[in-house]
Amino acid sequence: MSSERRKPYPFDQIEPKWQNIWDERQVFHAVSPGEKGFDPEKPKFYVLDMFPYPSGAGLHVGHPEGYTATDIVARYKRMRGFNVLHPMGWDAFGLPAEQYAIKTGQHPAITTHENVAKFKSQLKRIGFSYDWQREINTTDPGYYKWTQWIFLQIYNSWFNPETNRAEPISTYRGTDPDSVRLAYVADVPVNWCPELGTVLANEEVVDGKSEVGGFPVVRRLMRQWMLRITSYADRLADELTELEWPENIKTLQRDWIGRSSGADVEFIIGWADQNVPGILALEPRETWFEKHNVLVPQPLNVFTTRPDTLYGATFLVLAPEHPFLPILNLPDEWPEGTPDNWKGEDIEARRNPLTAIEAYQRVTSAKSERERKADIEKKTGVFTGAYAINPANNERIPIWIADYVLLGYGTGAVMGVPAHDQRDFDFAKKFGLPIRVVVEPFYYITPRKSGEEIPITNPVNTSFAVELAEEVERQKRLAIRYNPSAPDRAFIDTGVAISSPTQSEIERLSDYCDINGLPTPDAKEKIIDWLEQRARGKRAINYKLRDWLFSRQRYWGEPFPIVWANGKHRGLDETELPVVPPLLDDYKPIGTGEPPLTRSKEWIRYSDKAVRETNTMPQWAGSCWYYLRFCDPHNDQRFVGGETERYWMSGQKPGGVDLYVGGTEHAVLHLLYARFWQKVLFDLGYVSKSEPFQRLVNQGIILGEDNQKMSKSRGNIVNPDDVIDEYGADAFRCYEMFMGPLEQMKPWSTHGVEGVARFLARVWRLLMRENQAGEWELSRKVKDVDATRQQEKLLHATIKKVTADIESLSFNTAISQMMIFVNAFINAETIPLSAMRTFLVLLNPFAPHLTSELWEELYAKFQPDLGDITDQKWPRYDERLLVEEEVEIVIQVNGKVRNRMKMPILATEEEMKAAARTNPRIQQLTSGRTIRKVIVVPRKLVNIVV
RNA sequence: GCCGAUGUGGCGGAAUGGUAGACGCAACGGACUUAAAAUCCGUUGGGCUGUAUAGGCCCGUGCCGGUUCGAGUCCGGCCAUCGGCACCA
Repeated sequence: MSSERRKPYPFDQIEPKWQNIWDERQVFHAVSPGEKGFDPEKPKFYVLDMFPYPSGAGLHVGHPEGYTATDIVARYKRMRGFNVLHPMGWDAFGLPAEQYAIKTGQHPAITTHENVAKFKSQLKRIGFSYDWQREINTTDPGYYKWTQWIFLQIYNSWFNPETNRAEPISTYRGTDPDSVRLAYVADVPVNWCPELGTVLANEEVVDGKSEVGGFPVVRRLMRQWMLRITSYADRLADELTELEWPENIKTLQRDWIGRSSGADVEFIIGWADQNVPGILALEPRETWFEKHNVLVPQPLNVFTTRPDTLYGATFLVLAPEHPFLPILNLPDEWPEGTPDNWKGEDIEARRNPLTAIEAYQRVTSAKSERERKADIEKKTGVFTGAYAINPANNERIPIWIADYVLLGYGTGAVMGVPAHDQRDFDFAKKFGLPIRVVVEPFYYITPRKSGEEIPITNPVNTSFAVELAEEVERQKRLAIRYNPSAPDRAFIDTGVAISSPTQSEIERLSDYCDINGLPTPDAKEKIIDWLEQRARGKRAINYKLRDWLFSRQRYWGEPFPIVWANGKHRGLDETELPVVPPLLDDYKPIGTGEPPLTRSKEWIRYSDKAVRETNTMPQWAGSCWYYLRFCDPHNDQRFVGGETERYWMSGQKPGGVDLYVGGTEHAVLHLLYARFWQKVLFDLGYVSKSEPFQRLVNQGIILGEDNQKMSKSRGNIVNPDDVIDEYGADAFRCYEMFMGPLEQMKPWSTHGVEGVARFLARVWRLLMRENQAGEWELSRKVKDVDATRQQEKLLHATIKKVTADIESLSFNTAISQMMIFVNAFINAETIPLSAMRTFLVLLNPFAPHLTSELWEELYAKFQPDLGDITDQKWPRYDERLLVEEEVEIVIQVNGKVRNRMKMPILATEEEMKAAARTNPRIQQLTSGRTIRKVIVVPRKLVNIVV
C-alpha cells in the first residue's frame, strides 16, 4: 500500500519513451523541395502557431491550448497524406530580458537562452509534433540579419500611387527620394517617461503614467524612424475580404484602419469687417475674384463624410494647434456684438482674439489625454474673430478653435453642422450658434402642441435603392420623434435633403447645387460633383491609421542597418549585415532619450565621417516575417529560398499559411504589421503571396478554476507540468480540447481533467490487462475477429464525426464521439482487433503517446509489418455501413411530440403518413377533429396538423 | 456612445429549421471490497399525475413580439455579460 496513487496506466513511462523515439527518428521533419526524400506528389499544409515570447515564468495552460489544436491538425493532415510544415520558434527580443540585464549586468542573450531551453522542454513534454530542425530565434544574428535586410528593402523603396504598390526607390522621379521612402525619419510626438529615460508604447501608458513604476509620461517630439504603413491602408482594408479570418478580427482591423470617404471642401477666409464686397455675392466667388482682379485667398480645407449637409454648416472649427491660425488674418478686435462666452473662459485673455486664442491653446496643451477624454461631454472653444465663406451658399460663418477637433485627423478642421452631428450640436447649443436642419428622416413623428402625431413620408428616388429601402423600413419601424423646427439632438442618419438650398438662397445665388429631396447618398454624390466642377472641393478618403513608429530607445532589439553622415542617413550594404549590437556594461537607458547603444563609442563610429543609427527596432519586427523564415530557416544566402517559399506558401487563396492559431491580443498589431511587410515583399517580388495567413483562428482565454482570469495575485494559475505529472500529457492535451469550443473563453476544471484521464485509462484497459505480477499485457479479449454489425456502424459513424470535427476544429465533439465509441466496447466479451486499430488512428492526433504504445502492442503480436501508428493512413468511412435499417419516427400533432414508432428506413411518405394516422394514440388525439395537413420529413417525423 | 461576440440543467458544454440537454463533471443509489480507493452498473431540467418499476400531461434554451405545420436555431425590438474603439468630422 504505497502512499503514491497508482497510475491508471503507465503514461509516465510511455510518454518519454515515444518522445525520444520521435526525436531520434525525426519523424516530424518537414521535407522541403530540393531536400532528400521530397515527394512532389504530396500536397503541402502549413499550420502555424503564434510563436511565444520565452518569459522566465515558463508555459501556462493558455499557451498549449492553441498549440494542441494545431498539433492535432498537423498530425491529422500528415495521416491524410500532406507534407505538413508545423514549426516552432522564439520571439525573444523584449523588455523583461533587458530589465533583467539592467539589474544583473548579465547579457540578455544568456537569460533568453535559459528561458528558451525551459520553454522547449515544456513543449516537448506535451508531445507536440514540431519539426525542431526548423526552430528559429529572433535574437539569433543569423535570423535578425534578415530582419535588417528586409528593413533595408523597405527603406530602399517607395509607394507608387499610380501602380498602387511599392517599387524600388530608383523608380522614383521626384527630387527628394527621402520624402517618399517607406521607412523614413520624422519628428513625432512620443510617450516619453523621464524617470525611466525611455519612450513607451501607448499600451505601456496607463492614465498618463508609466505602467511600470507609475512615473509621469509626457508627450515629446523626438526624431524617430517611421514605416509608411498608411500607404497600404486601402489594400490592408480591402484584401481582408478574401481571408478566412474571424469576422470580429477583420472588423477590428478595418476599424483600426478607419477608412471613411467623403470630401475635402474648400472654405475661403472671409474678412471680419465685411469691407470686401461679394461675400454674399450673387455670383460664383471665382468669377467675383476674377472680375475684381483679386487673387483667390488660400482656402481652408475641411474633411467631411457628409458633404450633403454643407448647407447646414453654420460655423467652422479648427484644432487649437492648427497651422492655419497664424495666417488667418485675425482681426485685432472682436467683431461687434461678439458675446462674452465666445471669447474664452480666461477673463484676462478676453481683450482680443489673439490673446484669447493663445490662452485657449495654453489650457488645451496642458490637458492630458486623460483630461481631454474626461471632458468629452463639455465642449469648450474660442471664437477666432475670423470668418469663412461657405462654398455652397456664399454665406459668411464664424471660425472657431476647439479641442474637440483633432489636428491629427483629416485636415484638422471641420465644418460645424449642428443639426446633423452630435458634437457640433452640443457645441452650437453651448455657444448659441444657429442650428439649421437640412436632412429629414425618411419617416418620423413630429411632436405637436396638441399631442397628435403626424407621420411624414418622403419619396425615395435613388441609385442606392436596396440599401435605402432597408433604411426607410428601419426608420419607419423606429418612428423617430423629430421636430425640425426645434431639434433636441442631431439627426445623424441618412434621410432626405431639405432646404438645400433654401428658397431665399435660390433667389439670391446665381449658381447653386440643388439637392432638395434627394436621399443622402445621392445628395452626397451630386454636391461633390458640383464642388469638383468649381474646384471648391474634391472627393477624399481619410484614415485613422497612422504611420508606424518603428524605433525604440532600448538595447535588446535589432539595430538599424543605417549610418548617418552629414546629417543624412543611408542604408548599409547587404554584405555588412548583420549589424550586431555591442556588449555593454550598463544596459540602462541614459535618461536623455539617447538610446543605450550610444554608450559604446567604438560601435557608433562607423567611419571617419559616419556614425551608426543607435535606435533599435520594436519587438514586432522579428514576428513580421518569421513565418517565411520557417520555410527555409538555415538559408544564409537569402531570407528565404525562392523555391521553398513558393512551395510552402502556395495555394489558391491569397494567404500562404493554411492555418494560423493564436490569441486575439494581436488583432491589430502583429497581424496588421505582418500583412504590411508581406505586401511590401510581395510588391518587390521577393515572395509569391500578397497575404501571409489564409485561415486564422483565435483560441479563447482559459480562466482559472474560479472563473477569473489567471493571475499570480489571485493564485489561480495552473501549471501544465503539474497536470502532466498527475494525469499525463495525453490527458492534458485531450482535456484542453474537450473543455469546449476552441475559440471560446472557458474555465479550467481539475475534475474535468480527471474525467478525460478516465477516458484514456478506459482506452488502455480496453486492450491491456494487468497480470498477476502486476505487469501490463495485451488483453485476451482482443481477437482478430470481425466486428459486429452494430460495432461496425459505430466505428464508421466515429470515423465520419471525428474527421469532420477535426476539419472544423470542433475537437470537443470529436472527443465526445470517441468516448461514446469506447463506452460501447468497454464491457464487450471480445474486442475486434480491426476496429481497435482504426480507432487508435482516430485518437492518435489527440493522444499520440497512448495510441503509439497501444499500436505497438497490437502490431508486435498481430501485424509486425505495419510500422508505427504515425505512418498509418487516416481511415475512410463507408456511408453504406452507417445506414440504419429501421429508424424511430416521431409523430407530432401540431408540432408537439405525441408518439414514436419504428419504421423501415426506406418507408415512403405515404407509408409514414398511414402509419402515423393509424397509430392508436394519435387516433385518440385526433378523433373528432379534421386533419388539415400532414407534413412528412423522411426518416425523421410526421407532423399532423389539426 | 459606437462596433463585435456571447446568453441552453448544479457546472463545462451538444443539437444541417424537425425528439432540447449528446459527451464529460458534480450529486445520489447500487455492485465488487473486511474497509477505502480504483473500477463497473443505474438515476439525475422543473412541476403535476401515476405506480401496473408502465404510462400520461404541463412548463422550460436571457426577456418581449413575429415568420413557420414546427424556432435554441430565422426576423424585429429590448436586457445582461465580455471584448475592442472611443470627440476620427
